Amino acid sequence: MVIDINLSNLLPVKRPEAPSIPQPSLARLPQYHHHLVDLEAKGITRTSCSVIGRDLGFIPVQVRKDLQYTGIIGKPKTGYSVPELIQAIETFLGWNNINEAFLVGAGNLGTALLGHERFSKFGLRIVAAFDTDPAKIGQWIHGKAVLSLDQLGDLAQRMSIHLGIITTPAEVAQAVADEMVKGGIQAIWNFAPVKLRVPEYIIVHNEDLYSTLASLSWKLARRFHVPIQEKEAV
Amino acid sequence: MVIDINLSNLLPVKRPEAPSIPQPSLARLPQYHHHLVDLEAKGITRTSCSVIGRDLGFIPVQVRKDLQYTGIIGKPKTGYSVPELIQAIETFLGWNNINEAFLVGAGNLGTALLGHERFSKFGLRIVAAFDTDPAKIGQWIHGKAVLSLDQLGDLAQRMSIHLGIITTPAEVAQAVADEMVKGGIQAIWNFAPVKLRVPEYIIVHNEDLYSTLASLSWKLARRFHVPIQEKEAV
DNA sequence: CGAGCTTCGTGACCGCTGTCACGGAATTCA
DNA sequence: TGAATTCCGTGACAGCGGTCACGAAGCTCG
Repeated sequence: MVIDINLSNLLPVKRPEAPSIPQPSLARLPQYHHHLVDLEAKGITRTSCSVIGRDLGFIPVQVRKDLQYTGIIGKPKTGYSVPELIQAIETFLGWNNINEAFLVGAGNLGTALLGHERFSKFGLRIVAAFDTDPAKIGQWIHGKAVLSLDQLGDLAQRMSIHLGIITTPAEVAQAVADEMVKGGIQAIWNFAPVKLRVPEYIIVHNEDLYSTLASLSWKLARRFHVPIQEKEAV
Repeated sequence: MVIDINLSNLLPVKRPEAPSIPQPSLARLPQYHHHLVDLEAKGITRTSCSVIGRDLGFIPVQVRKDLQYTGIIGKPKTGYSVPELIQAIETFLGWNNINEAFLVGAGNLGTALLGHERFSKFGLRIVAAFDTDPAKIGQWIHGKAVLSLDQLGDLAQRMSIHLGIITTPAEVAQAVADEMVKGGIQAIWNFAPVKLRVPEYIIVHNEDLYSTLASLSWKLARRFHVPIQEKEAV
């Protein structure tokens, strides 16, 4: 997965909310969370950074530093309380407050996301889908109505929706983003392979499958087709 | 249970194939590619790093350094030839060689990926899907047969499939990965939110939606709910 | 034909993230 | 009760990717 480019690097100005946690740490927290939930389901009530690290493939110090951002404090020798840790991560990530979202682009990927019940555990509820295809408008997908894109701005305002998910083809993604901004949406989860131009205050995260694919195919090509000189020069 | 930590992170030893290109650069190449294809469709034959950077939100030097990894050389003042650049990126990423892949987990996400025709432009062809659900086995999804998971190892070997895609629930992802390794698959594109334990020579890329989601919800929470004490040690 | 501007190419710095190393606290066991 | 062990917490270092700055090359226009 690829997180989008953080514009804060380009702008020397400090933003109102300086990210007080490194992006990579933020990305690891859900992994810890998932693992901890598994542990809790097994009846384990305490764990330590060493154990977590061993199970997930990190070194203990890294786990410890990541967890410290959530504000939890562990006890030496015994480690952390699993339920408290889960709670701390959820609170820290804002998973206790439900974020309601609109999804635009009821294609294959959009349908998949609409049907992903697990999102509800992570504070995300997709309340409606939008599309421009008349054949899709009016349908119900996984219990969510597909509405006309025209209605997005108005509905977003009236329902105070703050999160928008874009699963459209690249060509229309920018137009959809503009519409979302007009509707007062604050954050955009973008699955289209384009760089969106939005006002600076809008939070944008790109989920670019092609980036990962590029990485994979590059490595596979190197492995099978051309070993390349790369003699490793020991 | 015997745990076998992935030592590659812990050991400073260089791995057999040292990535000669930074991961972030690799992730940006598809973006350039996509943009360049758009340009070509418009009949534009030459472009420069400055223009690309302006359109995609990067600074020119970064674009230049990224493109240099593909081996292309530009001409001062005129920039690069668009078709040559496209070709260079495709060759570099191995998109000219088709990678055939097996997909396991014919759920919502798996179905979405099976129906994503655009992958073929990036050298990826999903040739079959696998599942354990008897109701799904034997079906056809977007023109691809859904087979029983039991057949995966054997078929992968006989068809020389090198790439596996995991879109199963987290609980079974590890078992699927084991099966893939047994079948001789070399690279795994993992959409399940777990850390897979595989032999060191296997290439694994995780597409963790929850990481992105965590980032988003954290930022939204900071924006709307609690500015947080943050006073902390002032 | 030459001056100026644009763009490529590259070496050097800088900030950030991951790792190492050391100190302190709590539990256990003799 | 005290010593040993294990784990948390934190300051310091290092490697890497991103940015800056400078030099070279080629087009354009007077």
